[in-house]
Amino acid sequence: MSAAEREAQPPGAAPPGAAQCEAAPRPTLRTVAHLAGVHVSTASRVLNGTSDAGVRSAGQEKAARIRAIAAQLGYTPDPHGTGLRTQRSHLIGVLVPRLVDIVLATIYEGIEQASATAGFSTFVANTGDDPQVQRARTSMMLARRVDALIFGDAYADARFLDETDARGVPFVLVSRRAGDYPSVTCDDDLGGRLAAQHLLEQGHRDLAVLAGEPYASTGLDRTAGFLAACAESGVQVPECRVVFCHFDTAGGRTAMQQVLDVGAPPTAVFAVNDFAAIGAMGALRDAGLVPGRDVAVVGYNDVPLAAELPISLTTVRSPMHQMGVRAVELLVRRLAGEAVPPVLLEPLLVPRASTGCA
Amino acid sequence: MSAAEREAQPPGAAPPGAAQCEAAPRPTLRTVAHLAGVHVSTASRVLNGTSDAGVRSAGQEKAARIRAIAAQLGYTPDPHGTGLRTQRSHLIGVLVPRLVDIVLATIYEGIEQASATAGFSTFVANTGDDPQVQRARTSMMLARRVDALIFGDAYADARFLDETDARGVPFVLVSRRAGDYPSVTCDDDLGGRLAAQHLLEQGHRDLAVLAGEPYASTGLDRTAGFLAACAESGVQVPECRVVFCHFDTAGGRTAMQQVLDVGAPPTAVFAVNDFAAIGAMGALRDAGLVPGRDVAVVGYNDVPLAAELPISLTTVRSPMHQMGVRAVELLVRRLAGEAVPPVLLEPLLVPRASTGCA
DNA sequence: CTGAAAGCGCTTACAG
DNA sequence: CTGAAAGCGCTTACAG
Repeated sequence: MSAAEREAQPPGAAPPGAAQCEAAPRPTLRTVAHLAGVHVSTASRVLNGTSDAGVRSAGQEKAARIRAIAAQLGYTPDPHGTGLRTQRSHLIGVLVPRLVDIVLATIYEGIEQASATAGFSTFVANTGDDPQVQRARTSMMLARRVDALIFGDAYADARFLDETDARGVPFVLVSRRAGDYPSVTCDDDLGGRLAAQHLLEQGHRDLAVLAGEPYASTGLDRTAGFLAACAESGVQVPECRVVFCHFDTAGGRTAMQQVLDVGAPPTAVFAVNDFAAIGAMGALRDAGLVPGRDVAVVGYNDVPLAAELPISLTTVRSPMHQMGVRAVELLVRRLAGEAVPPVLLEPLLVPRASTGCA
Repeated sequence: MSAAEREAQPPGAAPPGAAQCEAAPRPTLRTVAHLAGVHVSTASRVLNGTSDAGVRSAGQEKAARIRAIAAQLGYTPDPHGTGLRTQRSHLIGVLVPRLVDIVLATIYEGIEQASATAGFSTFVANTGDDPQVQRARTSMMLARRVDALIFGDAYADARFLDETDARGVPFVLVSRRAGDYPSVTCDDDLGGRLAAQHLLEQGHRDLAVLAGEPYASTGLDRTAGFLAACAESGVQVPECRVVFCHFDTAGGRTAMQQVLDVGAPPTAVFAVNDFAAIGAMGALRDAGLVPGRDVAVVGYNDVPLAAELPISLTTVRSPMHQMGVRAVELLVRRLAGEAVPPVLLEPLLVPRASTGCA
């Protein structure tokens, strides 16, 4: 640094990289009250009161002064203080199988957005569908004193939910349903039926299902709807052609491989998840079969890239973002003491090249 | 319900659906101390003291009794109380462009895991790379009294980071670098070079780059590395063949379309992001071009589905999960007052069918 | 080693 | 409408 440059440096400037100046301590309510010349309790009432006219919590000008000072100082109430006093955290815990699953990530975006609107912050944790981790993360959330939970990773067997309910923790389910607990899901049975109808209409009789995880209502319901629609049309799907799989590309690949291993390939496959469908396409490709020409493939969810694949994917669209939004709505009502009904959202079949509808 | 069934119902049982019994109030430190027959401060010292032998904070048996009772009651300290007293929340705020981007979701998994190990919980928020939202979410995090922040959405122009730094908020960057702030990134310049070398080795001279967002160091560095390696081999990429794009399939599709619109198609395309590469493949497909045969395509990151696409995608693998883990390590050291160096992790080229390496 | 006290920041009956 | 006080659950000097 030259002498001239040093000259230019304001005296007392911190070395580069260090915080510029000792950051001013965050203002507290006491600071605001003091500056406004009122008691801290008055400041609290003003700042918390509805700014609607209605009942005023302080004199006009006094209230205005308090609000102005708070705004100018950038005062935000310390949630530790508030939480300690009110025993509420305005925190919602969200458990999902995996956020790397774009389906859950999209649902979570809906949750995040709706929560912010409702005045809540959200905590999210991946559980990998592992019951041990589900327990551990739930305990962690509770230790953080969340006001409520949203489970995106419910097991169809609702044992853990029963326990959690018994502990008096309010929660709702999203994406998957279980027991009689409040939930927001896609009408997966219907979705499965739509997939079946589409394939049946195209003359397919030789079908396979990549059914997803045996503990997830999504996969179970989609598979059940699919098989029911087939049966109603007099088409039987052999048991060895209905195989459980993980909800990702690797899972779909393995399951498809398994189907191909047991005999002649089916003419059509329904994968209960888009990524499993993509994995299935990979397995078909490796077996020398062209998806959409040799074997029709239907996925589920209509994730954004489904339309962009080299062979675009026919799939059943589910309102992922909306599910998240509605789940928060449901939770807010439940927290208000309301009894809430399960919500079922509508699926929509989107035909594309993988079933010959280029 | 029959009379017999009603009989079977234990008296005072709650109606089904309601919480089974008034949940016992959470035990506090006072409860534990009372039950152990010690003062609350003693209980605090025992429960917080390192369980290592070293310095004992209480008599052997007394300490054991306190711990036993705490465990039996399932006592967990109320973070509001602790936070109020210690002025630390053990909370880390994480800002990402979008969690639906599997790259960021994977990085976040690393962050979540490493944070838990380090005794922190994490708060994530999507900012959509919108400066307004970045500000708002950062303020929200600070209002929640996070101890520190991790930015996964840094702008190369570090203005907002400068402001945040000036406020004395500790943070590190992940995925993208900016200014001289501590960061954990992939060596993106090198990654771009690897992509170029691969294409050049295959004899390609007619190249295009889908360069990502102009404000993200990832896209900028990958593009710079790619172009530098080309120039060193005497290959010039015309300006109209280097086009910015969003980091998703739609972005890649649009950008590819733009390249195709200006003249004869290039023989090879480097997309700085796998999803953009997939979108590019969609655009090529629609233009009657077969990726990997007519036009080589290279992506970046090696997301799991890259290998499973009907035409598997050649791509530069980046250590996404590891980036998250290392970012937390860096942050912890920074919180301990250490001066931390930027971390650069190694990329790896993975050749596949989209560049004719089936 | 242990207890008693103070206080972190906030809200909410309780008086006036 | 406003102030004074109590207390949410915790940790940490301070004595002893």
